[in-house]
Formats: sequence, structure tokens, C-alpha cells
Amino acid sequence: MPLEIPEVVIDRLPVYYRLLSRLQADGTAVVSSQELGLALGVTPAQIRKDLSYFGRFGKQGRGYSVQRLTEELRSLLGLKRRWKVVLVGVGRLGRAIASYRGFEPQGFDIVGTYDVNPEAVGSGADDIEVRSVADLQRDLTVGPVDIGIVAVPGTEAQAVIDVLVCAGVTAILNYAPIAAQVPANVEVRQIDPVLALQGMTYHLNRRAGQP
Amino acid sequence: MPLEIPEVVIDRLPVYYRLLSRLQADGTAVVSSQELGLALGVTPAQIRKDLSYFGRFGKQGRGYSVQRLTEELRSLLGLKRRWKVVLVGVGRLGRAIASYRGFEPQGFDIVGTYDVNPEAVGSGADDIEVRSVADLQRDLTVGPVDIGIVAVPGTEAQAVIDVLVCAGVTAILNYAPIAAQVPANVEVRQIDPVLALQGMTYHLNRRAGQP
DNA sequence: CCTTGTGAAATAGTTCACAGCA
DNA sequence: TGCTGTGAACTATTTCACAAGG
Repeated sequence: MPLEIPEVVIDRLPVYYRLLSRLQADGTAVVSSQELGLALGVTPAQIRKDLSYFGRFGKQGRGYSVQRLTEELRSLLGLKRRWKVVLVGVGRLGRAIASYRGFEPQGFDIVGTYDVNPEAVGSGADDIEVRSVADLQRDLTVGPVDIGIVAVPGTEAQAVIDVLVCAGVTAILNYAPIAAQVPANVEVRQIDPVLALQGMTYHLNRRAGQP
Repeated sequence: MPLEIPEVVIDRLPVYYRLLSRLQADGTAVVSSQELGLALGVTPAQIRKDLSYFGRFGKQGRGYSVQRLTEELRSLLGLKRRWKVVLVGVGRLGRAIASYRGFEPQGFDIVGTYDVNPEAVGSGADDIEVRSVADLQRDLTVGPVDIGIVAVPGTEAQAVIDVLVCAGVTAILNYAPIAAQVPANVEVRQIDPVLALQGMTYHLNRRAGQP
């Protein structure tokens, strides 16, 4: 169990965890690295090696207890507690994020939503209270949060991220189309469908040459 | 210019392209790998090496012409043409994707939207026509598309992906929380905010130990 | 003097292959 | 027998460092 675990390994753990959760719900008791690898499209060796960074969770000749491994991953990933999240930006995208039902069951609670223009939001039947971004810094001092989700236009995103970081938020999920500048101790993950599409059109374009 | 270009390199090109586009809009004429690296949080050597897989686009002592490099990247990434996209799944998430304004300016046209339950969608003021997924296979045969965006529940996602792949779609943007099974010639990119959050909670959790 | 492009060196990550245990 | 855990081998990726050009 070395002190330096590669970031790629950490980013695969949630993928393993998600599959394990499903297997557990399906009532599967035991699973081998072979079976996991098949379902996820990765090699069994990689799964065993990844898990071996954190402990010995399997049984030789048998495989892994689904129950046990799910619990270990929950623990490793910090999913035994709930996490406080603020959402900044409540435009079209922000509203979709605010109403997404997938966060809460996984332990992520959106405890505040902010926008430069808070009154523009009470338009629908959605019952979310939106505060002004001007209040963000103060609110974070009063009630700290763990994670910030940024869904403002690219032009405003860095300023919002700066406020979050200054207020001590050390994890940011960035939907804005910019490369966020943050100190080394702050985690950032980028969600950007356009970048993903453009990575694929490279291949589509290339294939158009010799089909 | 070797024949085998690493996938990580290809996935960074859109990031470079996005920044270059902004610089061009701002009227910047020339930029060095140092400046690009600073703005993106990567090393200048990496940018030079990445670009060198595709050609020699810079001028020694000067840097890169923003105009020239933007054009080269547009060309490499296949962004000089428009791409036809279908969206499958028009629930909460699918509607947000359908109404997202960021695809069209980048050359991605959503030419069809599908749902198992097409009539449920005409609820708002949105003017999108939604067809039944039952029609998907036939429609794709009549008018092929380049890219499929999957925004259906996890339980249905693999079936939808199978239909797309069988119909010859070789690029899939998957918003469903599953590890898609596809043949080797099909590109898949996953958009999953929960996985991204869980990758960050690992670090938050760990830090809670020794702050 | 400044900055590219690039082999070579260094680092990082993956896969192999097998000892060891159930 | 079947499968894990893991050093060692291999492969991939990043960074260095410098020749060469403007």
C-alpha cells in the first residue's frame, strides 16, 4: 500500500463502485476480477492491481465478496457520509443540474444555489431558492460547503471559482468551457460535452479517409 | 509524424483549440507554448510535443500564429464540416441537452430526437419534434448520422447503444451511468458528474485525516 | 535573445506470469 | 482447480535539454 496512488487509479474506483452496487442490488454474492473486467471493458489484472493499492479484498480461488468490496469502496471514496454542494449558475444548464435526481441518492446534497440574477429563476414550478452570487462569499463563511458546481458562462467562471477557492472549497465540478486556474490543493473535474465530441470527430474525420 | 498518435494527445487538442479560438476572438496574433501552457495549466513541452505529432506549426523565436494554429486544429479535429447528431432520451436530462446552445456553433446539429414515450415531450414551449425509439433503426438507415447522444436511463442505455452501433453510428456520447459495450471501431465518451464527484470525494475524505 | 521541434532520458502506468492459498 | 496479489517486464507518456532557426 504505497503512499502515492496514481490519479488514474482513483478515477477508476467510482466506476468499479458503480458496477459493484448494481451487482449487490442484483443479489450477486461473489465476483471475480475476470467478470468485473468483462463488464467494464478493462483487463482483470488492472482491476486486481488497482484494488491492491488499498488492501487485499479478495479470496484466492473464489473472487471478491460483492458486499465486502462495495463497502470497502464506499469507505475509500468517502461515500459513508453526505457532502454539501453549492451550485453557482442557474440558467438553463444550472436548472437541469439542480433538478437532477442522481446526486442525492449518492450522498451529494445541493445546499445552496446562486446566480447573478436570482429573481429570473422563480419562473417555473421548481421550488429551489436562488440567492445572489454577491452573497456567496459570506454564505460560505457562515456555512462551509465541500464542493462547488460551476454552471455559469465561461466569462464569469474563473471569478466564481476564485470566490469558491478563497472561501475554502477544495473540490470543483466545472461545467463552464474554461480551463480553471486553481491552487494545487484544489480538485477540479471538467464536464464538457463539446470537448468530448471534438475528441471523437478527430477519429470520424480520419476514418473518412480510408473506409 | 508517426502513424500511432496517443489518445491522450488527441483528447487535448480540443482544449488547445478552445483556447486558441478565444485568443483569436480577442485579436491575439501570436502565442508561445509557454503562454498556452500557463493558461491551461500544462507544460510548454507537452504542448510542443503534442503539436509536433501533426506538423510544424510554429516559428522559432516567435511562437505560433494564432490564426494558423486555430485553422490547423480545426482541420485536424474535423471541424471544417458539420456533424449530424441524434439524441436518444428526452427526459429531464435529454431536454437540457436538446436545448443546449453550445453544440450548434461548434458544428454539431441535432437532426433527430427520440424517446420511448414521444408524446410526453410536447409539454413545454420547446419546438422539438420527438420520434419513437421504435423508429430509430429505420430512420438511421434512411438518413445516416455521425454521432449518437444517449440520455436514457441506465437500464435502457445498452439497448439504445446497440441499435445505434448496428445502424453504423461510430461515435457515442453517453450520459447514462453504464460502461457501454461497443466494438473497437466505435468511439465512446462518458459524461458522468457523479463519477467525477466521487473521484473528488476520495481526496476530500483523505484530507479530512491530516488537515 | 527567444522559442520551436525533437531525440533521449525519465516517469508513469499497464500487463504478464506465477507463487501461494482456498 | 481457480483466482488473488504482486514483483518484474513491458509499454506509454511526459519532461528534459539542446541544436537550429529567426
